[in-house]
Amino acid sequence: MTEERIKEAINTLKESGVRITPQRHAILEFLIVSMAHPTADDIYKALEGKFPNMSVATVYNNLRVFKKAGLVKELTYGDSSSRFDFASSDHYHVICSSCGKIVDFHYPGLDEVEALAEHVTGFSAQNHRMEVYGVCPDCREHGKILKS
Amino acid sequence: MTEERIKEAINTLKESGVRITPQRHAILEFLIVSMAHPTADDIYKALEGKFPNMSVATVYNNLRVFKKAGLVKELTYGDSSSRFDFASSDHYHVICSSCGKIVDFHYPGLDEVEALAEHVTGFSAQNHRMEVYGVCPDCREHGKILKS
DNA sequence: GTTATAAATTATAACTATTTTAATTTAAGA
DNA sequence: TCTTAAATTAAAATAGTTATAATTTATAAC
Repeated sequence: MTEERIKEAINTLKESGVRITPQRHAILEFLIVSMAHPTADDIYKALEGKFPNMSVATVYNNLRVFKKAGLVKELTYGDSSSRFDFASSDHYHVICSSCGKIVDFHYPGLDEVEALAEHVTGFSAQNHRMEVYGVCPDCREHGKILKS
Repeated sequence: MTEERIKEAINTLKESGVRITPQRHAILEFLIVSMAHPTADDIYKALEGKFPNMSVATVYNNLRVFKKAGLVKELTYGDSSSRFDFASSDHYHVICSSCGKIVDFHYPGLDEVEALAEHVTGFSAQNHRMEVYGVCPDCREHGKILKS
């Protein structure tokens, strides 16, 4: 399954004239298998073993290329760093306000919100984002103090 | 109406032991009357006339104080700068992906999303955010090229 | 009105995340 | 194998935000 996703993603890149370098392949694979929505620095550090000379600029450059190709979504949730998510399917996120963990959350699309937004504001709606904040079971269990 | 809001906000601040300086008052007033969801730099520049010696650090410090007091919400939408919104009532935002304009959008709360998120993920939901992206009437009219 | 004092402001240095740059390497087409 | 434009690399630069030390000031107390 992972292999198929990588192949599809690589085809998408090739079709838009992007070369497939080992670094590019490794970053993409990391994002596909990752459930943790990593930051650029997470990715950079995770690949240090396999690519000791990889530059953090390479990571950022590739994330921008993947984002532009529609393969990856950048999550900007007020953390100090952006996080990145392989765009496998439409879903939302649930974020723990204590430990920061992010989990995927499939919910029937809120398309009617876009429709009403168009009606009320005169905008042509294209897409929306939504995320739920709360406390994960682990943090609740360990009685961790909320950030806020 | 604006005067009342300022008074209420100032009372909130006084109750939490925060002093009311002219700078603090001016930043608060700017946010209450602003419909534009300004950045810290927008605020800093807008008040340059009245407060030529105001420091950008003062703006940031005060925004943090207002945020902590619950008077202001920080909008982190992937722009390179945070934007700030006086938290007058619960609402969502519609953002133009061409020119960046943000408008308020009142929609019945999506509380059932939080309920389902709790059910599906085991989190204790606290709150959520949602924003709709699209093209504003002005940009549609002038045929502006989309950012993406 | 004066005094005391801790909060706030100020100017600027520092920090962090991300982007840019110039030199070098390399993917992939011919 | 050769060519060349894309990509990587290392490090500088940028922009947004925070921290710092010196100074100012809001406000409580008198």
